[in-house]
Amino acid sequence: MRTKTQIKKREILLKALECFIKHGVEKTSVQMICESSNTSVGSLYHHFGNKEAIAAAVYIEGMRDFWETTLSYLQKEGDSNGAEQLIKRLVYVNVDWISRHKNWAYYIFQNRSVVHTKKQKKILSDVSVHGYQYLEEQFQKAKYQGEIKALPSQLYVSIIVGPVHDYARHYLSGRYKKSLKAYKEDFANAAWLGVKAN
Amino acid sequence: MRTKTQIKKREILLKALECFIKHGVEKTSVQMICESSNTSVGSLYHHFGNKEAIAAAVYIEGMRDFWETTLSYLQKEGDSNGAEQLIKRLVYVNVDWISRHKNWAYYIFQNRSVVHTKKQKKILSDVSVHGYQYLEEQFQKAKYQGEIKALPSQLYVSIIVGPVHDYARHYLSGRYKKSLKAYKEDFANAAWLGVKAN
Amino acid sequence: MRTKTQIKKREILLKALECFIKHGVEKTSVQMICESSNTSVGSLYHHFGNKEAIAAAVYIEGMRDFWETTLSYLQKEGDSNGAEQLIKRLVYVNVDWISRHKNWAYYIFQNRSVVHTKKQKKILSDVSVHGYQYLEEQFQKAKYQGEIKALPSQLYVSIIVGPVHDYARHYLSGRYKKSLKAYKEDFANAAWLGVKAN
Amino acid sequence: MRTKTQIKKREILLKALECFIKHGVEKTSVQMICESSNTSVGSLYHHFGNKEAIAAAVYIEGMRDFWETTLSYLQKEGDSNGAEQLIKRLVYVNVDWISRHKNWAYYIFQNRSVVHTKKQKKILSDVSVHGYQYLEEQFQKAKYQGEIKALPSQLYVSIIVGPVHDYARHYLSGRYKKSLKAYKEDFANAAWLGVKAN
DNA sequence: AATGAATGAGAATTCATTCAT
DNA sequence: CATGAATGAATTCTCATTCAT
Repeated sequence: MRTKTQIKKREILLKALECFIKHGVEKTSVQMICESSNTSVGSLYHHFGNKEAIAAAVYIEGMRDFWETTLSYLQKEGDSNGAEQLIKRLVYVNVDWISRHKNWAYYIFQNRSVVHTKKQKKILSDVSVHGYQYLEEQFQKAKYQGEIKALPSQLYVSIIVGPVHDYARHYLSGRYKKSLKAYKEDFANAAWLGVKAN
Repeated sequence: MRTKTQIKKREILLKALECFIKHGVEKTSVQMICESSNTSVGSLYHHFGNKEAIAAAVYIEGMRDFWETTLSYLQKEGDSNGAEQLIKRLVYVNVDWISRHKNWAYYIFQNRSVVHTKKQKKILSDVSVHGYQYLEEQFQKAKYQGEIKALPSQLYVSIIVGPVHDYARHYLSGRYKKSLKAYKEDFANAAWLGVKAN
Repeated sequence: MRTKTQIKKREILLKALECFIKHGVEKTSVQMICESSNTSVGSLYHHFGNKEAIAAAVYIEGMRDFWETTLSYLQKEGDSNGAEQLIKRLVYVNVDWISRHKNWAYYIFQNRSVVHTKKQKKILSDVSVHGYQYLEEQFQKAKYQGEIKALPSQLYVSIIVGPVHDYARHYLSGRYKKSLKAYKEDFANAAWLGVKAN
Repeated sequence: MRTKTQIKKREILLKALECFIKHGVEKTSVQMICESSNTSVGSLYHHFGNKEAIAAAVYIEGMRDFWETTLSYLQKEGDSNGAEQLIKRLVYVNVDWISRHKNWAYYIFQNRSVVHTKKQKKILSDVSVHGYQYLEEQFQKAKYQGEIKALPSQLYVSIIVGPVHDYARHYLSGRYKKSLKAYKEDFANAAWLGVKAN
C-alpha cells in the first residue's frame, strides 16, 4: 500500500510541476492538476490537503533531488582533495543538475516562497542540512589550510554559485540562448578565482 | 494637469509596490491597492487599464530608476578609466541600489514575469538599452586592451553581479541577516578576480 | 441612495426567509437566494458579506418587528393598568404576531443559533432591550402590589408565553391543525392563572 | 452477535449526539462521527445507511428513552390518582429527564426536522403512541370528573409542559443560568393552576 | 476624471457516499 | 462485517472589470 500511494503522489507532483511551469503556480488551478495527472479533486485533497501543500511538496522534492545529487558529486573520489576540486565540483553539479532538470530548477528559482508553513520549512531544512554541513566543514578546512580567502561561508556560496544561477535564470527564461553547459568551465574558473587565496 | 496626474500615478505605483511586497502580486486585490492609495476602483482603471498593467508599471519604474542610477555611477569621473574601476562600480551600484530600494529590488527579483505584453517588453527594453549598450562597449574595449578575459558579454554580467544578486535574494528574504553593504568590497574583489585577464 | 439600498436589502432578506423556510438554512444555497431575489452573487456578498450574515439579519429583522409590535400592544391605552391586562396582552401579541408572520415566527423558533457573532448578538440585544426593560418594570410593580406571585422574572415569561410558543411550534410545523388564534383566550386565561397571586 | 452489534450502534449514536451538539447536525461530517466513535466510514454506512439516518436514530432513541421514563413516572404508585398528581408528575418527568439528559434534550428541541422519512415517522410515532394514549385517557377522565377545565387535549399538553420547555430551551442554550430543577415546584404549580377547573 | 455598486465567471475546498479489498 | 482510498457534485466566496452617474 505504501509504495503504490507513494508512486501516485510522485506522479501527481511531476504533473503539477509541469502545470506550474506552464502557467505559474497561482494561475494553475487544482482542476488543471487533476486533469493532467488523471486524479479526482477528492483524491488530490486526500493526498495533499490543499493546493499550497502541493506547491510546497514539488519544491521540497526538487531540493531533495538536488542535494542528493550534490552530495554524490562532492563526495566522489577524485584527483585530489583540494579546495579547487571542491569548488569546481560545486559549480559542475549546479550546471549539470539545472541542465538536467530544467523545469524543477526553474520552479525552484521562481517559487521559494511556496514553502512557508513551519512544518514545510522544517522538512526543507532537513533535506538540505547534510549538504550545508558538509560544505561548511570543507570551507573551514580549506580556509584553515590557506587555500581560500577568509570569508563568511555564506559568501563562498554566493560567489561560487551566484554567477551560474544568474545565468541559469536568464537561460531558463529564454532570455539567453546559449546553454548553461557551454560555459561550465568558465563558471568553474571564475568561482575558483573569486575565492582562492591570493 | 499632466504633472498632477503623473504624481498621482507614481503615488499609486509606490503603494501598489507595498501591497505586492506584503502579499504577493496575485494575492493583492485591486481593492487593496485602492484602499492603500486612497483611490477609487474606477480611477485606478482609468489610469492603468487593469491590474496586470499596474504590476508591470511597478516593475518598469523600478528598472528605469535602477538604470538611471547605474549610468550615473558608471559615467561618473574617477581615478582611472580602467576595467577594474568599471567592474567594481558595477558591483557598487548594485549593492547600493538594492540596499536603498529593498522593496523594489525584491519585487524585481521575484516578478520578472509580470512584464509580458509586447508593449511592456518594448518599454522595458527601451529603459535598459542605453545601459546595456554602454556596458557592452566598455567590456569590448577592456577585452581588446587585454584587461579582462575574453568571454561572451552575458557572462561578464553574470560573473560580476551574480554573487551580489544571489546574496541579495537571501538577504531580502530574511534568510541572511548580515547586510549586503557589509560585503561590498568582497563582492567587488571577487568580481574583478573573476573576469580580469590572467 | 440610502433608501434604495435599504429597500434592496429588505427585499433580499424577505426572499431569503422564504428560502430558509422552504429548505432550511443549511440547505439553502447562496445561489438559491440570488435567484429568488433577482440579485447577483457579487451583489449579495457586497451587501451582506456572507451567508451567515444573511441568516442572522433575517433573524434580527424579525425580532425587531416582534418587539416593536409587542411594545405597541403593551403600551396601548386600556380598561385598566392592572397585571391581568398586561399578562393577557403579552399573550395576545404573541398569538397575533405569530399568526400574522408565520414564516418569520417559524424561522425564529428554529434558528436562534444563527445569531452568533458578538456584533450580531449586540444588535439583537439592542433590539429587545426596551421591551425586556418594560416587562421587567411592570412585573416588579405588579409583584410589589401583590397582584402576582413572587417569582423570578424569567419564570413569568416562560409561564406566560411558554404554552403559546409550544402550541405554535406544533401548529407552524403542521402537526397541530387548529389555529393558534382559536385558543387565544384559553392561553390568556392559563397565563393569568399561572402567575396571579393566590 | 446481535447484542454486540446493538451495543456498537448505541455507542455510535451517543458519540454522534456529542458531535451534533457541539457543531450542529449539518456541520458535523460523517468523518467526525467516525473519529469520535472509533469506527470506519464503511462500517458506519453498513450500520446506518447514511448520515440522515444517524441523525434520525439519535432523535428517535432520545424520544424512546423520554417516553419510557415518562410512563414510569406517570404509572408509579402514589398518594392519589387525582389529576393534580398526574399533571405535576408530567411536569416533574420533563424537568427531571431534561436535567438528566441535557444533550439529548437540547438535540430534540432543535432538530425535530431530522425525522422526515415515512419510515422514521412511523417509528417515532410508535415510540410515543402509548404515552399519548395514556395521557389522553387520563385527561378525558379528569375532565369528565370535573377536576380540570374542558379543553382540547393538545392544549393541556402545551399549558403543562410549555413553560418547562420554554425555560429549558433558554437554560440549555446558556441564556438562563439558574437550573431548571430550581423551579420544579413553580412549574408544577403553574401547570396545575393553568388547567384545573375553577 | 472620479466614483463605487453591480456583475458573474471561476477558484478552492468539502463531504456524503461507494466499492474493491 | 470492516476498512479507507477514491469520487465528483455542490458550495461558498473572491475579485477583476464594467458602467451609469
